[in-house]
Amino acid sequence: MANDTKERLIRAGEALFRSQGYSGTGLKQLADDARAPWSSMYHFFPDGKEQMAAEILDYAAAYYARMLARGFEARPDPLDAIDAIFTGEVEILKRSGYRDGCPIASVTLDTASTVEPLRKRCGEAFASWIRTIAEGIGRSGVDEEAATELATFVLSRASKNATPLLRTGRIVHQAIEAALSNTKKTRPPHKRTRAARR
Amino acid sequence: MANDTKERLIRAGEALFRSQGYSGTGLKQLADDARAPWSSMYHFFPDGKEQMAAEILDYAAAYYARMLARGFEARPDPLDAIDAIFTGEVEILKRSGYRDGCPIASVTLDTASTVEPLRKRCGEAFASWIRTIAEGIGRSGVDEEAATELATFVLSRASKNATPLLRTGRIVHQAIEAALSNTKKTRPPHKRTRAARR
DNA sequence: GTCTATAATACGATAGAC
DNA sequence: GTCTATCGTATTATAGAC
Repeated sequence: MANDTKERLIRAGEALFRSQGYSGTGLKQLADDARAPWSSMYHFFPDGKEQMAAEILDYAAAYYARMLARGFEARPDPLDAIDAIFTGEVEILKRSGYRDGCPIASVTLDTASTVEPLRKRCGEAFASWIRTIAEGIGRSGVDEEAATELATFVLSRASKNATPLLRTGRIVHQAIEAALSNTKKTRPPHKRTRAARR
Repeated sequence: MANDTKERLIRAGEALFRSQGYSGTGLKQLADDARAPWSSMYHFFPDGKEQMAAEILDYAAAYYARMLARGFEARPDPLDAIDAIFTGEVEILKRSGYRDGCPIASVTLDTASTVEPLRKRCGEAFASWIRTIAEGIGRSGVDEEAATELATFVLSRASKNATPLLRTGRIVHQAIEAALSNTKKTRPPHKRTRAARR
C-alpha cells in the first residue's frame, strides 16, 4: 500500500456512522473528514456507498470484537470484565460529548428495513459480539445456553429475530423480581413458574 | 377541523421514522404515504422538516406512554404487565416483518449529535416513559429509586447522561451473578463440554 | 387547504485527463 | 491514485394562483 487513504476513509466513516447513521452521512462530508480526495471514494469503493458502508461495518465489528475479547482476557473474573467494558464505553461516550454511540446500532436502525445487505452485516456483527461475550461469561461456569441468553439481551432488530427482545423482557422481569425480593421481604416471592421458564 | 390531513401526516411520519429514521425519510415520500398533497406539508409545518419531526416525536411519545400506562393499569401485578408489554412489542415487530422498531430510538441515533432540538425531545420522551414505568413498578412495593433505576436501564444517548449506560452495566452484572448462583445450585456446571460448542 | 411550478441545494455517481 | 468537472436525481423549501 502506497498510502493509507482507504483506511482513513473507513475510520472517518465509522466515526460518522456513530453520530449520524448511514443515511445521515454524505460521502462528500466523509471524504472531507478523512482528508481524502473525492476521487478516492469511487477508486476504493467502485460499487459506491453501499460497498463502503459494508466495509466500515466489517471494520467496526472486528474492532469491537477484539475489544471485548481483550476485556475478558485481561480479567479472570468475567464480572470484572463486564464492569470494565461498560465503564470504558461510558468513558468514550462522555468524552465525545455524548455524540459517539454504537456504529452498528445507528446503521441498523436506519437501514434494516431498506438495505438488506447492510442489515445482514449488522446482524452478523452483533452475532459475533454475542459469541465473544458468551465465551467470556462461559469461563465463569455459567452453562453455554445461559451465557448466550445473557449476551443476547441487548441485541436489536438487525437479527430479524424476536428472541433478543424476548430475552430482554425476561431479564427485565428477573431484575424486577430480584429488586422486589431484596427490598420488600414482606411480599411473598413470585411463583417460580413464571421466572423459571427460560 | 375540516379534515384530518395533519394527523395522517403525523401518523405516516411515525411509521417512516420507525423504519428509516429521520434523515432516511424524505418529506415527499411522507406526504405520499399519508395520501396528503405536497402543499399540506408546509401549510401545517411552516418551519419545515424539523418542526414536523418534533410533532411526530411528541405524538409517538404520548402514544407509547399511554400504552405503557394502560399496560400497568390492566394488570395488578407489574411483572405480568412487563411480560405483556414485551410480548406485545414482539408481536408488532414480527407482524411488520421486523421493520417497525422504536421511532424515538431511530431518530435519536441519527440526530442526537446533529439536531439539538430533536435530541432534546427524544430525551424527554424516554424520560416520560421511565416515569410511567417507574410508577407502574412502584405499585408492587419496590421503592422509588430502585424502580427508577430499573426503568432507566434501556435509556439511550438521548438523555446526554451516562447513568442509563451505567445502570445497564449494573443490571447485566446482577443478571450474570444471578445466573451464576442459579447454575451452581440447581444444575451441575457444563453439562456439555466446551469442545462440543458449535 | 390545496393547486402547480420551481428555486436552491445536496446527494450519489461518472467521465476523462494526468 | 488523484485531479477537475459534471450529470442526473432527490432533497428541502418557496412562490403565487385558486
